[in-house]
Amino acid sequence: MVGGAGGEGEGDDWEVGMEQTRERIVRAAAKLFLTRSYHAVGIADLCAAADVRKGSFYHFFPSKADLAKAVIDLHAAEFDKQLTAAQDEGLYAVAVAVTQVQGRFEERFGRIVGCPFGNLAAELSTTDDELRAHVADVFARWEQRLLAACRRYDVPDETARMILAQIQGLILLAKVQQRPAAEITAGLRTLIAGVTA
Amino acid sequence: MVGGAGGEGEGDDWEVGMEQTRERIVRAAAKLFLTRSYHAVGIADLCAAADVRKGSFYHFFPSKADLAKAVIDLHAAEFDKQLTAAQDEGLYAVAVAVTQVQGRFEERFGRIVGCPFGNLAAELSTTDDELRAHVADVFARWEQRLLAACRRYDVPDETARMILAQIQGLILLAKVQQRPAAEITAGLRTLIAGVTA
DNA sequence: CGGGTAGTTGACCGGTCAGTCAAGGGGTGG
DNA sequence: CCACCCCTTGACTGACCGGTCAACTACCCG
Repeated sequence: MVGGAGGEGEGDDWEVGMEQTRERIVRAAAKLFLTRSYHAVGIADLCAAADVRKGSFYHFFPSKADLAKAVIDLHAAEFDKQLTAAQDEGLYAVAVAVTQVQGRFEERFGRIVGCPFGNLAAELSTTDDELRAHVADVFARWEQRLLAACRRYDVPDETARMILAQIQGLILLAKVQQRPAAEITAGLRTLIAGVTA
Repeated sequence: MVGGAGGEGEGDDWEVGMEQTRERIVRAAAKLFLTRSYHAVGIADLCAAADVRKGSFYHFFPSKADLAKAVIDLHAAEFDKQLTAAQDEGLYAVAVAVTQVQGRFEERFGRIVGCPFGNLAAELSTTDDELRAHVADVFARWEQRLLAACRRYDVPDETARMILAQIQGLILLAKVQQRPAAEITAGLRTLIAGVTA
């Protein structure tokens, strides 16, 4: 078993520390993919940031694309946690979760760096079908949860997709136009309010 | 017929023909950036697709990034034309224009390839600030037109941004989940209908 | 103790990347 | 006729790309 069994108080700080190599790589990649982009980060950069040698990297990941999948899974797990934590906020739970995640990114990086899924989707879904499918899966599960919430609160099914699209669109606009995360929250709340009215 | 206006016989079919070299390069780039991505297309690919030698390319464009700007301008001009052509559709004009453009992409490429602006924005706005600003400008002008329409039809100002975000989000989702362009149209119309109700 | 295995290392690979350059063609104006 | 300039050409550069490999270490297990 890797890592000291039950020890390791799940590093909440999201910063590179003394964790196991594989995790250090994934976290460094998560950071670099966000602040730059998939293609703009080389394996060498990754290794330097994670303080790992190249051969070691390829011990854990058969390819750069597989690392991307691991990064997606990391973000998906984090987002899922946030969404569950905000469950009792009703339809606004998703707004709270997005605010939480994007707010933290803004704090860490000083600007909006985009949605971890949307970024990779936009850049890679035309060139790497496996990766595309992987992201599509995350979105599908996300939409499912939203759909369940819609039904619980007596809102049309199509609203789920509408909210998901709004989230992606707002984050993208905030990124390219360099707006604060608060604007994403506001815009999203406006939409949800309008739809539940 | 996309090309339309203009004195000289420009290739109406959006395919590479006998146009001037510079235009051939930009059109080839527009196509390749859409079907792959910015980083996934090399100058060599570009030149092959446009039947131009590398030295010639650098006669017209100081760098790859400058080519990207030209590509953005090409798409912006085309979209502007579509938007103007659909002016009398009221708030739905933007839905018509997006449908027109995305429908043509779907026809040409057999799938949703994303928004020309959104794609480049997502991939490059963290690494190339000039390019980021260029795309931001396109979005800003686009939002302005939407805002004017909102006021004309007595709809809250914030709706402009909401629609723009919805467009970007719907296109991104359609791309990653491989849905037909018709779904983008439908989703967009749903939002507009809800907002004008 | 001996052997297997998980992890690590740095040198190395061919290919591709964006970008450069000196040379030359071809039309136009003097 | 020549000179000028826009455009074209293809060979070239050095850096960097993702990925490979054989050798080595450290630790667990029998």
